[in-house]
This record gives sequence, structure tokens and C-alpha cells, in this order.
Amino acid sequence: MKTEHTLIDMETLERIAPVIRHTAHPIRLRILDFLANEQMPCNVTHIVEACQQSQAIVSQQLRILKDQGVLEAKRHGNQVYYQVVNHNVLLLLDCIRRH
Amino acid sequence: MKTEHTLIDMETLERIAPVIRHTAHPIRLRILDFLANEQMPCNVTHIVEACQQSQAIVSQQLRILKDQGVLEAKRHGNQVYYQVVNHNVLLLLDCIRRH
DNA sequence: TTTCAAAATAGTTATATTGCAATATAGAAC
DNA sequence: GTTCTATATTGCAATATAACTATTTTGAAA
Repeated sequence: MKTEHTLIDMETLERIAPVIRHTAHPIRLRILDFLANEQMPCNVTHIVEACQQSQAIVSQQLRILKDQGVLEAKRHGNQVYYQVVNHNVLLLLDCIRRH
Repeated sequence: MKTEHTLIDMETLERIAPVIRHTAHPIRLRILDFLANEQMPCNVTHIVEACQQSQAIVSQQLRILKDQGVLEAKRHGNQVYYQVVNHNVLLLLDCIRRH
């Protein structure tokens, strides 16, 4: 008896692969790990500290994650707070912890 | 009471991110999904069929996955059989199925 | 309205990745 | 050896990504 073959279709793979690919970057993973730990929206300054990278670089990475629909941003006066909205990508972090 | 912060260290992220990044590619995910389904080493011709791509392209993708330590190849006479050896990356497929 | 802090964007250069066509290698069979 | 089948590699050209510096925008406060 052979196991049923139901491969994920290519359209799905083509749609999701870029999200994972864009997420699989050291700084961006750090951002996600940090936000997941904090369990609340955090402002950019706070995230910059957690990453130990320049503000410009972190801001770029935040934008990439936002473009991929992984994060969402909300401005409160002077500051912008980011939070994870695609919680599936957090599975990547579990995947890494188990490595 | 605040939750303990133990972020994954940057060295680990820098080491693992490329593996995930190289895996997050439509054809390479398809290869993994196929091999995971077959549950046994498969030869290149078989994999090419599953991918519906040219032999050259599939061969390139196989090499990339091998370089990343995701797959291993064994030659038997004329043919080369590939199998998944880093089973952690299969979590990506679960991650995609849940999307 | 000037100033300041927070965050985003632009511009640039270097490097990596992709897809594809052509060619090469490895082993089996004759 | 020659031929055939299976697989790998090479060389491009196009495109994408990375890192970094400098500059700009935004909103708050003086």
C-alpha cells in the first residue's frame, strides 16, 4: 500500500517561498525573535537596540518584512510600533532552535 | 512578572539563515516535498518528472540543496539517488501547508 | 517657526541568484 | 573502443539583494 501523494502545488510554493526567503536573514530573524519574545508591538528604537545595528539598516529590514506581510506598523505620534502579523513565520524560529 | 528573554544568538542565525534561504525556492521546495512523500532515495530522472523542469535546472537545484547539507547523493551505477538528510527543513513544508 | 528626536528613503557599489543553452562526464551496454 | 542514458557543469545575461552613507520626512515640543 502506497502513501497518498499530495504535493503542495507550485502556485502555492511560488507564493510562499519569497516570504520565507525574505525572512531567512540574520537581522530579520532577530527582529522576529525579539518581537515574539516581547509579545507586544515595539517601536523602532527598541528594535534597533535588540539588533545592535544602525537605525537605517534596521529600518530597511522592517520595511522588507512589512512588504512581505510578516509585520505591521502603527504610528503613535513620534514613534512607529511594529508587530508580527504572520505568525506562521515564527515556526522558522522553532525550526532554528531545534537545529 | 516578565517572561525570560533568551533570543537566539546572532551566530546561530547567521549559520542557519542561508540554509533556509537556499531552501525557500519553489523548485527546491518541490524537490523536498517530493522526496519527503516518497520516503526513500529517488534518482534524478524521477525528481525531474516530479518538478516538470529541465534536467539541467533540477540538477542545479539538487546541487544547491546538497551544498547546504539538506540532501545527500549516492550513486548506483548509472544513476544518482538523492535523499533528505536535514529533516529540520521539512518543517518549512509544514509551515507552508498551514499558510 | 525653529528645533529635536524618531523613523524612512535614496543613492551607490558590491555581490549573489536566476534561468537557460551548450557542453562535459560517468557508467552501462554493445 | 563506440554508443547510449543519466547526470553534472560551465558560461552568460538579467535581475535581485546586501550593506553603507547621506539625506529626508514626520510629529512633538520649545
